[in-house]
Amino acid sequence: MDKIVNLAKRRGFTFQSSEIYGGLNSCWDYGPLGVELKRNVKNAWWRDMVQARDDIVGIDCSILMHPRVWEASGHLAGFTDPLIDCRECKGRFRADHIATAQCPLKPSKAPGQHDKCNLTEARNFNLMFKTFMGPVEESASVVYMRPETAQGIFVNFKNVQTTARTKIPFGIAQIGKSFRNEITPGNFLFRTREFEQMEMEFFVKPGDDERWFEYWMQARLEWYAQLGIRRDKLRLRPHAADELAHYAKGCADVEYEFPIGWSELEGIANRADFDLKQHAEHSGKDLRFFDEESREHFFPYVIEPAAGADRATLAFLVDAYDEDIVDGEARTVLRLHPQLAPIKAAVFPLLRKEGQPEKARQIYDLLRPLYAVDYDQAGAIGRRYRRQDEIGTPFGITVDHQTMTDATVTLRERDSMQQERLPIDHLVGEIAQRLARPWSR
RNA sequence: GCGGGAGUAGCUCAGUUGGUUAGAGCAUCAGCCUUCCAAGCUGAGGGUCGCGGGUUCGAAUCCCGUUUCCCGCUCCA
Repeated sequence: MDKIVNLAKRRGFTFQSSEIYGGLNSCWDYGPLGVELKRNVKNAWWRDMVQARDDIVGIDCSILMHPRVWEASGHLAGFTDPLIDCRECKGRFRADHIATAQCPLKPSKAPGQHDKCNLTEARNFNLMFKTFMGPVEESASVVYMRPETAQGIFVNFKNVQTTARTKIPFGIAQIGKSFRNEITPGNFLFRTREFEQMEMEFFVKPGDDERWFEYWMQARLEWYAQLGIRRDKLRLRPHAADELAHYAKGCADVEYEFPIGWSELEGIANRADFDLKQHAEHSGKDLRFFDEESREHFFPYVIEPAAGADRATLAFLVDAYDEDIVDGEARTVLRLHPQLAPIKAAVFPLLRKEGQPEKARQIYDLLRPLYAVDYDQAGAIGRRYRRQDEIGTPFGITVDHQTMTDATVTLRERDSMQQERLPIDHLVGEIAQRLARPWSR
């Protein structure tokens, strides 16, 4: 993991937030390469979730929502954990679990049950960020930063369903920032207090929910694999009944084996009709769906694949990291799926003479409107290939002496290190074709 | 939030019991040299030693506070 963080910092994938002021806990900024990578991840999600399907539409909701949304969703009540610390054994316990918890010093007893215990008062840890709407800081103007993007979808269910003229089963997808005051953030991008979610709520007929739950579990696992994550590093983990959230009827995580161990990339939850019912009740609006066939009104059930864009980006980065030994030298390569690579191709003049730099610039200008491309004339050619390997650029294009007479260039591939000669005229088509083909490590 | 460890250039580190303008390698930049897989040559830029106080004639070095990162615990919709 250290190597990843190091590379990310060194090559401008990520920086610590407000670094010149000493940094801000758990907050990270994406640099020039990181923003491309993350954008590619989000674009791939949107393309596969929305664009390529006829049963899912998109939405983009505001981060601030009416406070009553969070009453209805259960977050205002359920997002607060009263916690008790023991000053002696350093244990921390949820106040409502204290009777059944074990004291670390004396596991046969509950915390507080023997003379060594020195418990604090229960303190509330509200996981929602609170702020004020308008210039006056008074309780009437308190609003919350959303802790999940899902609620924006639920409260817009009727708006979307009627305007987009969708019929069940259908989904609404959203990518956006969420905020949670996690007690313990950490592990680089893995758990941050501000993070970006890629969520989709899929509304189905009650009774069809189990089938769709299975479908989305498999589909989401497959998504990561298609984008190049090694299958042996991916798994599905169904939640036990006692770890289910207050809204969930069933849940499974897509997990990736990070250097820190197996950790959640995405949760697929069967939220049943919890949310729509809650909002119908609290708002007084009828949020039921009318089914033309059966001529009946009902609350759809909801299957929710909820992914973390930052976690996904981290997983792609981690999984891509590779070190080859070539002639006794380590060669760092990011084996990113070409579609995710921040830079698709780099153009090099072999030598800085004979007009090679100018010719290379022309090719660079030709490709730039179409793809994120780079130009580099500094140092030996092998060194420039290595620089690009390290950030995952799939293609290198080299202009040489021969280019000046026959208008061909060398196309070099990151993965195979193979080189081939191509006419400049074929470059655009060739790159498009190679970016589109299936890829795996 | 608790306990432990750490913070010197972009990176990896050195810096002798506190003592002159804080060093190295790599990286970066400008040239040179090179006809396809890095680290040849010349030169340059870059650090108020995490931040803020204090002790001292003098602090990267000692003391206090604070912040960030890492590990463990706790928590995690």
